[in-house]
Amino acid sequence: MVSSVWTRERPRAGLSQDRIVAAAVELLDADGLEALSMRTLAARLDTKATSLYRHVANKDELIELVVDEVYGEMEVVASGPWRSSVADAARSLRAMVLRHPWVASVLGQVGLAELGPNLSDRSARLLALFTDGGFPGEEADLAMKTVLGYVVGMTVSEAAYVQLLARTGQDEEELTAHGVTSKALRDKTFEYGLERVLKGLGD
Amino acid sequence: MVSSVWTRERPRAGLSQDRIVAAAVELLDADGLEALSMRTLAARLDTKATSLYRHVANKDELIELVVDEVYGEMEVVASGPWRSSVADAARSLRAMVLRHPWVASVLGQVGLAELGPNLSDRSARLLALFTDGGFPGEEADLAMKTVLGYVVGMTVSEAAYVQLLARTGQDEEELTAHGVTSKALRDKTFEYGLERVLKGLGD
DNA sequence: CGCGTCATGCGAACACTGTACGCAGATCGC
DNA sequence: GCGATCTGCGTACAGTGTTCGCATGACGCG
Repeated sequence: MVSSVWTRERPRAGLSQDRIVAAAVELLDADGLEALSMRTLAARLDTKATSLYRHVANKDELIELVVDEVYGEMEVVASGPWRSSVADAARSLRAMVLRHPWVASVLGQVGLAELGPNLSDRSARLLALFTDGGFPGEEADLAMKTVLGYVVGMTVSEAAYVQLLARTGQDEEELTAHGVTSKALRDKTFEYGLERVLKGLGD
Repeated sequence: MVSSVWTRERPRAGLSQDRIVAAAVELLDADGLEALSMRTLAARLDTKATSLYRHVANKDELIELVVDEVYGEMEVVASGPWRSSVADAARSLRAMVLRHPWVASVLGQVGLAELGPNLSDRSARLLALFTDGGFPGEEADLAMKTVLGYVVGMTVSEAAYVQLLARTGQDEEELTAHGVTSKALRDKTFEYGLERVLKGLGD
């Protein structure tokens, strides 16, 4: 059969790891972690589940890829004094997790243990912020881990809460009225802690 | 049939939520999160899976119960200045998570959102440490969340790493030789960050 | 003591999961 | 043009959480 532009219809164009990972992120953002099955993911790419295994070893590897993919959204740039650069990076990481709350659910499983290219790149750049800021060799690493720890911990709790919102279908206003933390308060809480942590790291 | 001590054999003695939760913790500690299925858990209690549903609504509810159960191992006591009491509580929380690394895998799902009795008790006591330490009303809450955030984040990463160790079957020495962090270094890292965070919270 | 009510255990079944295997067809290098 | 390699997929299997209905035992009350 002649392979015209029309026979190879639009959204197929051949499976690839990139396309699979991108579709997985979409699905996770839309429906959460438990909605991600190899079959539903395949359907979205209109294929069958077993085809995915040509490009991805198994579901666990897929999840690692997906996590590293969203780590790519974390921005860490040197601009001005180390404190403000680090604070911006911290805010960017938090924003990423809140955009993709399912990340919180898998962080404990993948953790920062196996590092994909995006994560290791961001770690290196963050580390550089500290060394450039005057932290002596080994201490830069400790300082970096301290703020990463703070941001991850704080944000995991937030994301779990956001997912709870989504699951129960309530919107935030409603729960806020019942005394649960609001977005504005969570922002303030995060900023408070961040400021203190950074202050503690300064000599 | 006469119900002698021998006919109702030892480890049965009737199912109960407590017994189920205790067995689940054992199983999780021994074989990790993915080894926990309703059927394997039932087998350990020698029963069948469906019997568990008389005492537990869901697997999800079971997990909430199990998480709150281990939160009970966290010790928070007031002794001396707030800094050292808070530091001890932080160390206790970390030790608990490292004893039960699977907690890290589910923290993102349950989070600190739905709080069981143990968790809410520990939170209250921790908060009291700050208010007694002189933190004005609202700030005590912010400070508490800051150190909780730090401990959770740092520890989740550690636990993920510990689970990686267990999964790959390697012992720590071997990996350490390849440049991965050792237990001693992780202890030091945690203490460094904890100290800085507490310092940042002091005025 | 006896009878009814209720709690508990469980067998069977359902919809769904991740994944191994082997076959077909397309694609690409020579 | 031909052979090898790559890609998609149908089928199948073991395992999952959970529901439903039945049976059997314990317990309260007359």
